[in-house]
Amino acid sequence: MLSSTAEYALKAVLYLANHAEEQPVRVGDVAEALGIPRNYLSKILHELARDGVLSSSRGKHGGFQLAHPPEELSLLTVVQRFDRIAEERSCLLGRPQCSDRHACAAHWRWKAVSEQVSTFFRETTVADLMTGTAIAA
Amino acid sequence: MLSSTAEYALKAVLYLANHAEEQPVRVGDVAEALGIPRNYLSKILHELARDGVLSSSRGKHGGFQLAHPPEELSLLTVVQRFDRIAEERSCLLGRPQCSDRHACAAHWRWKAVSEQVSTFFRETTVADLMTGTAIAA
DNA sequence: CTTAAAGATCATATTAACATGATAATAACA
DNA sequence: TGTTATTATCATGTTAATATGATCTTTAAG
Repeated sequence: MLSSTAEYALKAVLYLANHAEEQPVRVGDVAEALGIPRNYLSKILHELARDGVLSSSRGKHGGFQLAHPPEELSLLTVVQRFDRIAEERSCLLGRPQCSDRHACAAHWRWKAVSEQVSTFFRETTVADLMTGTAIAA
Repeated sequence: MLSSTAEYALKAVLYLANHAEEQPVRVGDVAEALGIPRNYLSKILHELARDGVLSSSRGKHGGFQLAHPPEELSLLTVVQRFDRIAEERSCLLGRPQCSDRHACAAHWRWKAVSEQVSTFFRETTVADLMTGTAIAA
C-alpha cells in the first residue's frame, strides 16, 4: 500500500511520538531501533523537517522531534510527500481525467472504496496510533 | 494503487470483454487501442493466458480472448499475479507478522479500510465494468 | 509446401526506487 | 579556539519495474 519510503517516514514519526521524553532523538537511534538504513532515513527525516512535520537541530545534542502535537498530525501529512495516496489521481485505470463527469468504467464502484482510503489517511492522526492510546473502532 | 503492469492487464481484459464479437483480438490491436507498449503487453497477456484468464491462439487469425464469461472473472483474478492487493501482506507498517493477535499500532484502524479494498477486488467482476452495463451502487 | 500473420521468447536498454559511503556544515562544550 | 557529535549534502551503487528490438515458433491459407 505504501512505498517503503513512506512506510519509513510513518514508522519514524511514530517512533518520535512515542519517545517524546528523550527529545531530540538522533537519526542513528531511530534507524537502529526500526531497522531502517541510516543515511536513507536521514534524508527522509530531513524532508519531513522541510515540510514542517519535524524540527531538526544540528550539532551536539541535535536530532529530530515532532514539530507539532501528535493530535494535530494526520497520517496524510506524514506520507503525502512520498506517496500519492488516493488524492486526485484516484482512477483505478490510470486515466488522467477521471471524474464524476468523465467517469471511466470503474469510476463509481472504485470511488466509494477509494474515498475510504483517503479518509483514513486524512483523519487518522499520529496520536491515534501511539502506543498506550485506547483504540476504538 | 495498481502497478502499471496490473493496470495494463485490467485495461486489456476489459477491452477484450468489450470486443467479444471480434474474437480473437490481436495483441497489436489491443496495444494500439489502449496505448500500451506492444511487446510488453504481449508478455502480460501471455501470463494471463497461463493463469487461465485468457485463451490464446497462434498463427494466422490468432489472438486473445477471455477464457470464461466476464461475470465469472473477478478483478482480483486479473490482477493478483502482478500486484499483491491487500491479500495477506496488509500491514500498513509493513510488519511481516501483523494480525489480530499480534497487532501493530495501525492494525485495527487500517484493517477496516483494507478489507474494503480486498472486497472490492474480490467481488467486482469484469462484467460489472463493461460498457453498457448498468451500474448500481 | 511455401508464405504471411500471428503469438512466444530472448537479450538488452531505460528509469525510478532504494540504498550506501564520503564529506561538509553546524553546534555544544572543554 | 579546537574537538567532537550531530545533521546536511553529494556522489555513486544496486535492484526491480518498465520498455524495446530482434528472432523463433506456430498456424491458416494459397
